Amino acid sequence: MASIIDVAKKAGVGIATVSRTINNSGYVKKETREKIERIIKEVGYVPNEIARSMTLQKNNIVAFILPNSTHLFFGELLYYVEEELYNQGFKMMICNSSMQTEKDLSYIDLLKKNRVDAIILLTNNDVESQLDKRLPIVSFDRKFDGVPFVSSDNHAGGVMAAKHLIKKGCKNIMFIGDDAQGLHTNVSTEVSKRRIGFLEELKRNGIDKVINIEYPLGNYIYIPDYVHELIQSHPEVDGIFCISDAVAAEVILNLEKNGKKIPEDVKVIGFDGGRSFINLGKRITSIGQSPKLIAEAISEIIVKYYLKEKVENIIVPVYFQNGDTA
Amino acid sequence: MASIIDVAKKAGVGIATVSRTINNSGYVKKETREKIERIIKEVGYVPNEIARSMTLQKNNIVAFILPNSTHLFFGELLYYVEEELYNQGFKMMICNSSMQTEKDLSYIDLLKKNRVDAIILLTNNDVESQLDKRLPIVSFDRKFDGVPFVSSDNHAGGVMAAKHLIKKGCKNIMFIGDDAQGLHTNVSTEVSKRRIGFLEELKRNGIDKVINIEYPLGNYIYIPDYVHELIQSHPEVDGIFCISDAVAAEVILNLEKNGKKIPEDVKVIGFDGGRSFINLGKRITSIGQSPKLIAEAISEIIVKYYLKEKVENIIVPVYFQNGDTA
DNA sequence: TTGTAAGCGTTATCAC
DNA sequence: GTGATAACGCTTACAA
Repeated sequence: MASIIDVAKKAGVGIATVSRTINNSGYVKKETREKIERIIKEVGYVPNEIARSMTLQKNNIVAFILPNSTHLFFGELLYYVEEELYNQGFKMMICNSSMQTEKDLSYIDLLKKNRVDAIILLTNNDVESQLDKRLPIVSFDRKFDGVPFVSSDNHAGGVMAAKHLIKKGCKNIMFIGDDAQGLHTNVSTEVSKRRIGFLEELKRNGIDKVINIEYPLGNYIYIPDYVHELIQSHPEVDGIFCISDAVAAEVILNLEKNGKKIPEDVKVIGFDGGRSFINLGKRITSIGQSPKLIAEAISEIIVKYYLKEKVENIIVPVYFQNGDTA
Repeated sequence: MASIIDVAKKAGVGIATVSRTINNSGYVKKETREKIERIIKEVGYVPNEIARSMTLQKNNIVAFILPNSTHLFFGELLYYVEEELYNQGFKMMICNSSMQTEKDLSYIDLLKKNRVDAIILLTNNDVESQLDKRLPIVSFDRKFDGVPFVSSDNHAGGVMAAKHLIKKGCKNIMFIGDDAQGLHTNVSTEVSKRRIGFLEELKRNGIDKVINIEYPLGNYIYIPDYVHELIQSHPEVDGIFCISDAVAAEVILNLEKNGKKIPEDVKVIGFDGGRSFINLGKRITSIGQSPKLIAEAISEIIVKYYLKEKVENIIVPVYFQNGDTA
């Protein structure tokens, strides 16, 4: 493939002049420029970005480590982040960690070798101790010491959910979440603030007794059997806040199978919102996160890293999304 | 950041020896190796992959250009392709073209500059004329002259759908697809074979008159109003094959709104299959594509490119997925 | 076994 | 305005 040297030779100029022409930097006489541009077309020259990265010591690549692009919300997030970064002149590498700690770590290692300009980290694994804090990392929904993070306003979301259930007259309330990490790690994600905000708001309204079901994060989708049994053992419950729409969907199916009418008998609120277009049934009432706003926030931090400016955490607002289940 | 030279100096050896140690190539005396490895740890040296790409003229990056990772099937495909490529030692760059021809092209251009080792192209845009056929491209669900492609066995899928509707006793059959490209381009995707296989099998069974509704590809999700009207103007229809589950979902909602019972009055089959976990209603009966098999096929072609072996098209089998709508 | 040096394709600094 | 040339960090003949 033609290089800058070939172009220079053919045009009878030095490589520096060609470089200036390509990059629109420094002075180049008009005729020289035109000649060079003609030759570039002629030989089909395409600048080598790798060589450029080499000299400039940056490659304009950002990597996104996430558990699974199959998860609908993550897929959306991925889309918006890529779009935003593209507009800022970055390319994006995607790294599916499949929720395995070793894969998280081996990716971080790989990305170090590749000298990516920034890493977006979305993980529930216990990687804190092995994280090189000098790396330009931005974390989503998770706080690491010394690493800036972006997250939705989970606390406010929990409050919203509580307010809605109270307004609807619910008396026996339950929380269900798959963010308990106690079994094999001691990480605590920002996501747990959904529960905290929820419980606080209930308490403010005199509701102290809430049935709190938490279980360890699995694949983000399916609920372990014993949790289903726990739900059934509380027929008095008339309002449930679930930590995600995926969990809410499972819970609703369980309740309906056991003869409950949703939302008449039990109101159920989820978290995530947005659309899921292959949906023939009820729309889940939910606290919505905005993947677009989140993407903008992440991108903002990355640009600041790039410009060597000071970076700060960003909390993105959530919204109440009306549906058919509460 | 420490470079190979720093390590060499500190270890009192030449850089070639360090390089040999890192890459496990050539002879290095055991003690020398051990010393070098110690120093590497000491100074926190991480090989620079960019420099390596420079020398080796390959960077082990594969790019995936696709319309939208938000689309559930694409999100799944993305996941499996990434996983497969990771196992083969490749990193993956993701490029959302948002269905814009210019973005497709500007990405291809970008990837040329970045000297990626292969490009996976998933597009419905008319880019044929501007495609550099010397590039290592593998196309999904789309035939370009001189470019190897992977696709599901769409024709067999169409046949399966026809067989099922016939078995269920349908007499007045309709096809609905959003793959008509006539309006602004003249591309024809592999996807149109779903319709062809479907119609052929019906004809073999004496069913000649099929109501064929095709409309231009939009965002893969929503159906234009006039198509909804067309559907309503055929109340005699009792069996419908839709080109995707997304389309099927819209069609089913339309029919139910107009008082039809699914599947009692009308049987509806979609295409894509797999799971969509936030689904509280009926499961769509569908012809399933296997994102995992597709990913393996794509990866197989890429590895062949890499080894400079001859590449060939690969057709992946589909399967019938029972659901509640047919 | 090991070290020297060429080469990969750029950009940027300095003379001219 | 322009052209040598050093530098970026690595791999790999080739020599020793």
